[in-house]
Amino acid sequence: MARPVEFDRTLARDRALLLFWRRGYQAASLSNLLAVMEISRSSFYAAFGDKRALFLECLDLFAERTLNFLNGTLETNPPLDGLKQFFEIGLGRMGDGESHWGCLLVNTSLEMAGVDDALSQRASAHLAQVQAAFEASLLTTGCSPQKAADLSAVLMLLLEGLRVSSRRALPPETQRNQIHTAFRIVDAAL
Amino acid sequence: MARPVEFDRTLARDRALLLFWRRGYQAASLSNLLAVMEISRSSFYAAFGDKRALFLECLDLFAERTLNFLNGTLETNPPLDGLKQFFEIGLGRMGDGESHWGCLLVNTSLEMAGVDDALSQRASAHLAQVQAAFEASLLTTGCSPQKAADLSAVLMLLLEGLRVSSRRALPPETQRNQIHTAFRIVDAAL
DNA sequence: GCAATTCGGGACTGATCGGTACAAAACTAT
DNA sequence: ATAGTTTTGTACCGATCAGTCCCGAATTGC
Repeated sequence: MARPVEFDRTLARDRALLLFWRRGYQAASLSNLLAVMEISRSSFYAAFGDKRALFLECLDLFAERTLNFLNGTLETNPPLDGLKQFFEIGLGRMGDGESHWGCLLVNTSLEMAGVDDALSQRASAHLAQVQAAFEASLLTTGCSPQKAADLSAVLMLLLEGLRVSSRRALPPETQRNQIHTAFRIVDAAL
Repeated sequence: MARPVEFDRTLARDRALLLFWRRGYQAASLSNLLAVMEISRSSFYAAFGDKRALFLECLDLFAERTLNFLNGTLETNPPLDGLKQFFEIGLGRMGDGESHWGCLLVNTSLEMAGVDDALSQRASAHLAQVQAAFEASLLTTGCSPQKAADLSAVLMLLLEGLRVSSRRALPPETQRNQIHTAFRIVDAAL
């Protein structure tokens, strides 16, 4: 017995996620958010609490999607092929959005360190989960636990480096070469 | 025939650099800057132009010092030892400042991408110079130009990853292990 | 049609942002 | 001492920040 909401909460949240991903937390002003989400101020606060709460929601969602994608490729491919596919997301055609925004987890972990440590550490914790997935996958190759731990740590370094490269908008060809070389030497170390 | 300046420009600038390094460009407000620099608003604008100009100055200075340090270690050590030393800066004792602020070039390249692309690209260009120094150093080991180019690109990935790890405040021991493992497999690839 | 209820647009809040203006203070050259 | 010059402290500026409030509009159950 009341007026129904006029916007799609999920759609609005996804649009906010893209803006946060592209501009970062601080530079995504409330006006910017309302514009891309196409909702009014009141609806925003009613549906999402406040800017920080929405960001947390987006951050967790991004992490969840990232882990889902990673686990998907790891399930349907040999471990190293799956990892390589995961590394290759986001280096698509230049200027098509998303492809040069890096990784929201890496971006946030850096941007909010020393500014809002809770946010930074949450992003960092999500990254640790990704690394744990790397490690679990390496273990299935039959290598020693020690080697799996060491290599997954290095893979995380490489991933972070790649996501930095992506946000620096290095040419996709350059990034592809980086991945190729990196996996060649990681392969040799396995 | 005039009143002399009462502050040390170099000292004030260095203090600003530390704040930018720790908090990033956007989160370092003018009030914050004036406080740590211990100068007044008027002196600030008279001596540095504006916030952005000061930041640019700090960014370039940071890059210069980074390259100087890198070239120093490369001159007085075998190439791979010199590189390893360079990778190890900033993972000192936890909580002693600087050691978990990552790298201003990496931080800026990410933070300002899509917000102030000129700043982001300038930081990125400085990083490219660092990579060029890597490549030049590798060439002195007598490896092929192709291999030097490929490996220096991967070394840059690893460096960026390490500086992310540093800002994520991963334990120094973890970072030390990452460096050790990374150089072991890079060594094998050379 | 009407009452109940919820939604949404926009005015408003106080705080803070980066930057400017100006006058008093401080120093030097004479 | 005084005139002349520059620095410095501070009041002020408009813009924007995140967040609140309220009322008209819209939609429902009856």
